[in-house]
Amino acid sequence: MKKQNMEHTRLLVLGLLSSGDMYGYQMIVELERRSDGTFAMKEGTLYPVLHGLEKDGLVDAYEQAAPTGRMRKYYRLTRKGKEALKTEAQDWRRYAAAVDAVLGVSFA
Amino acid sequence: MKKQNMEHTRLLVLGLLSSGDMYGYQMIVELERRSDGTFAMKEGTLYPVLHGLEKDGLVDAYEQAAPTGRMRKYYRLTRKGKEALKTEAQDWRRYAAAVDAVLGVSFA
DNA sequence: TCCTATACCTCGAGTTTCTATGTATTCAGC
DNA sequence: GCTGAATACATAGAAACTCGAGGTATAGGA
Repeated sequence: MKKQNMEHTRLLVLGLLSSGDMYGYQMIVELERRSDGTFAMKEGTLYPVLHGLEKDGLVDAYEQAAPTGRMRKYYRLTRKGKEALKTEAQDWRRYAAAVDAVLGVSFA
Repeated sequence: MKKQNMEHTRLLVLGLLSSGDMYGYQMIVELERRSDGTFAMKEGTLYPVLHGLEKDGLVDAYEQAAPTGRMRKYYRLTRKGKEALKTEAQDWRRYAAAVDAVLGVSFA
C-alpha cells in the first residue's frame, strides 16, 4: 500500500480558504470535487494541519451553527495567511516548472 | 529551518535516467542544473532511493571507470523502470493539474 | 601540504501523512 | 422507532520520507 502524495496540504488548504471561509469537513469534500477526485484528504491529515495553521496565525476559526443546528468550526484566512498563500503558490509554480523541466516536458 | 519539498524523488531520478545512464553524484549536479537551482537533492536522500529502485528492479547498476581512473557506479533504466516512469509521469501531471485546479489557476 | 571537488555510503532525527479509533448529530429508509 | 450512512469534530501511533551529520577515499589546484 503506497502512500498518497499529499504533501502540499498547507498550500491546498490556504488555496481553498482564499475562495471563502470553510469548515473542515467541507474542505475535504471541496478538495475532492475541485481536484476531480484526485485528492482524498484524510481527517487525520487535515485537522492537525488546520490547528497548525491556526497556531501560526495564518487562519483563525469561529464557530457557527449550520441550518440543521449543528455546530461547525469555520476557518478564515488572516492577512498573514493571504501573504503565505501568495508565497507558497509561487513556490509551487516554481516547483512544478522544475519537475517538468527535469522530465523534459515540452510546452512548444 | 523548513524542510524542502523533494518528495517526487523517484520520479525525478527515473526522469533523469530516461535521457541516459548516470551515476549518483552526476544526478545531483544534473538535477540542480535542469531545475535551474530549484532542486538540491542531498546524498542522504538520493542513495537510499537509488538502492530502493534497484531492489524494485526499476534500475540496474554497473561500474565503470572515469577517465581519471576513479570508479563510478552507473544506473540504467530497466524495461520495468521505463514503464514505471510512464505511469508516474502521468500521475505527476494529474497531481499538478489538480493542485492548479484547487488553487484556481486559469489557463485561459 | 591543504582545501575543494568528486564519489560513494549509512544512521538517527525530524517532519509529514496515514490508519485506526473515538465521540456525537442528522437524516433517509424500513 | 431503529439502523446505517453521512456529517463533523478530534487524537494517537505507525509508517514513510528527507535531511543533517558523519564516514571513507581519490584527484587536482593553490
